[in-house]
Order: sequence, then structure tokens, then C-alpha cells
Amino acid sequence: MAGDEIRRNMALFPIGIVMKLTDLTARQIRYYEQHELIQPARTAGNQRLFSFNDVERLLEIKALIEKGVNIAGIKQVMNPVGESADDGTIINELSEVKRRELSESQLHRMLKQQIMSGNKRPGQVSLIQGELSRFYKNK
DNA sequence: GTTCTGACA
DNA sequence: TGTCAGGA
Repeated sequence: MAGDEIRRNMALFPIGIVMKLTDLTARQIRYYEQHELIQPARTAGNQRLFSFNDVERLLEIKALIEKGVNIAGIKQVMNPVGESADDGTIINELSEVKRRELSESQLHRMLKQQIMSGNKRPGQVSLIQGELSRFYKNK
């Protein structure tokens, strides 16, 4: 149903509320926005306004961060951040939510693949930081 | 009072 | 990432 979609993407709360909802600091939230992991709307006064989708997205980001995945890794796991709607009418990213829900195993598979392929080539960034890497690193 | 951007002892 | 400045 489209009505549901508009409600999910409707910009509602300021960063203060989102901080409490996600347990993330404003610094982190803004940082993730800089790296295009989220794209909250803005008020006339340039204040950020987040939608439920943004909050869910942040929770996923938080989960991945806690698993030791860095921004580069999250970008690969998460969806392509909104293709700007040129028609500029209505936001039509229907199944965006579903599409980005990868299973744990799938995520690990991707991460392992990353590590196995050796992320030492120039231009390639390591996706793992700390913990997680030890699961796949030799021994 | 809250949020924003830029910057770094 | 935290935190401070200086403004909106």
C-alpha cells in the first residue's frame, strides 16, 4: 500500500528524538549522513527531520557498527542510497526496506568473501575493524 | 533550549 | 568520536 510508504518516509522527528531512539550520538548520526548512509529531510531552518525509515536504517547501521563493520562495509551491505527522483514529485522507493534486509549468513558470506579476496590492493578498503575479522583471519 | 557546521587541545 | 566555538 502506498499510503504506508508515505508514512514511513514522512519526516517527523528532530535529531534529539532520534538520539534517544537509536542510542547514537548526534555526532554519529551526522557522520553517517555525511557518508550517505542516511538522508534525513531538512526544515526551512536547516534542521534535520528523520522519518521512521531513517530511524530503522540507523538501527541497522548501529547493529553493523557493533559487529565491527565500518562505513565502507555498511555501504556495500546497505542499499544504494536513494536514487534522486528527478520528477521530484513523490518518493517512490517502495520495497527499499525489504530489499536491504540481508540475512546474517549472507552478510558474513559477503564479509568473508571480502577478506578472502584480500583487501590489500590499492584502492580497496578493509571492511572489518577488530572483532569480526578474527573469525575469518587465518589461525 | 535545541540544532548546525567546522575544527582539533 | 568527543567536544567546543559561534551562529541560527
